Amino acid sequence: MPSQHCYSNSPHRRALKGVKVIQTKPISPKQRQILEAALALLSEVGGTGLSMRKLAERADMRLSNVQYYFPSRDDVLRSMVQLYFEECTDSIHELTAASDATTTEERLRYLVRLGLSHGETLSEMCKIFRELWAVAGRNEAVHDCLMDYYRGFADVVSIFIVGREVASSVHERVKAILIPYFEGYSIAAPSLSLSVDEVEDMLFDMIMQNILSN
Amino acid sequence: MPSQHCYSNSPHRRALKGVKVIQTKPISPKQRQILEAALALLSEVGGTGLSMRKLAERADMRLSNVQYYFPSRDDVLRSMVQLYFEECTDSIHELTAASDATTTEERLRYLVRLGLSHGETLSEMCKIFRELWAVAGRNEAVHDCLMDYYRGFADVVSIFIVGREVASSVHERVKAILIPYFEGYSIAAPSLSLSVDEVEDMLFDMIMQNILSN
DNA sequence: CAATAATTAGGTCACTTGACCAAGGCTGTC
DNA sequence: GACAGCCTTGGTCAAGTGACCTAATTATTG
Repeated sequence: MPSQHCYSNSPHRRALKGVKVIQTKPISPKQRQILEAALALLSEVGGTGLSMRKLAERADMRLSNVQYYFPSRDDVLRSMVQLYFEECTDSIHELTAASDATTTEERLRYLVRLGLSHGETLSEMCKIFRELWAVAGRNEAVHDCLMDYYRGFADVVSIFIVGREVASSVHERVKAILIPYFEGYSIAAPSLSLSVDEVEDMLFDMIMQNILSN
Repeated sequence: MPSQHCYSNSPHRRALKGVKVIQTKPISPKQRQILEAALALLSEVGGTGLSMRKLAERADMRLSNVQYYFPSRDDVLRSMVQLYFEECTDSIHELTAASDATTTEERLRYLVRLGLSHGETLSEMCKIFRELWAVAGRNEAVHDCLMDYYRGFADVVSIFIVGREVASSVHERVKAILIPYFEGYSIAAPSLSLSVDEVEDMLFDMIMQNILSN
């Protein structure tokens, strides 16, 4: 089990239900140990810098043992990406389920606050996403995974905020403003003068008045 | 001189006027050749994967020759980042100077269109920015450079759209919505259902009605 | 309990890498 | 012509790397 505290501030949760999941059997505890070490290393040394030897050391295992479970470095990387998006997906589901917001306003407010929460400090998760964006720019399989993840995340977000009975155009607009904004905010936030509370209010108002006003 | 076509679709232009520029002498043609090769390689192999030997090959020079101009790999990386942000800065200045938009609406429309233009295909520039985001998550000096770049970029954007005589709170809000959005859109755009034109209209309306309405 | 499967560990190989060194060629100055 | 400075080149070293192999140990199965 990944340390849940890594995800407690994370809005990026999304069901990879529609993704062609190559790995159909559950991963063993050792495999999980390795993949968690890989994720920790990814944010420190990047994708290319992630070596099997570094990984073995981080996972407190011998190189050969790591290679037993993942015969190639590519196997590690692929499984790591899959696991990560699966877990982000689970977390977004948990976060939306945990909310006691009832009205659309409350739900929007909750999600906006959540989505902006990683703008203040560069969390581990932000670092990992940055690495994955970079890798996705070089690797089409990872790019596809990332896009699937965003689609699922966007679905969860829009359904949570406006419910299922609203016109799909509203869903698309909510998605199209919030998803890019959350991602971009995590990058540019430290350079902005507005506080996160001010940004939250602004974004909330803009969406309420331009997208959710009937 | 860098190939200007790389930057012609790029909104990320900003003056690094306030950045402590370590390098005060002009770079030689050979140094520029090397740094351009480095940028090309960065988007292919990432920061960590960028080796001096790969660089020498890409720059059509011998390894030792590269090392003559840049004694360490760290020197290459640092100069490359500086050069890149300087040139992005120059380009945003050129793009805003080239616009014949006169009213605030026209100027906002122009900038929004420009800022969303890299959402459709993953341009070289987007790849480079992704790599730099990732490096910035691991390297504080690069992070600081990136933040300075965004501050400058944001200044150019807000001054271009609303002019200098408007209250600074308007400037801050325009910056706080557009800069993160542009960055995030370049990441998430392929996963969205709304076309870039629809997104442009939506963003334009939201800003006109919530930030620029007097 | 014996046989088999799974796991763990150490070793090896060819290759890659950053950093460093020395030598040669070219140009300009005295 | 001698010398110094700049540039280019090839070579070397130690460390690191992915992939692969073999043997020993442990766990599982019938």
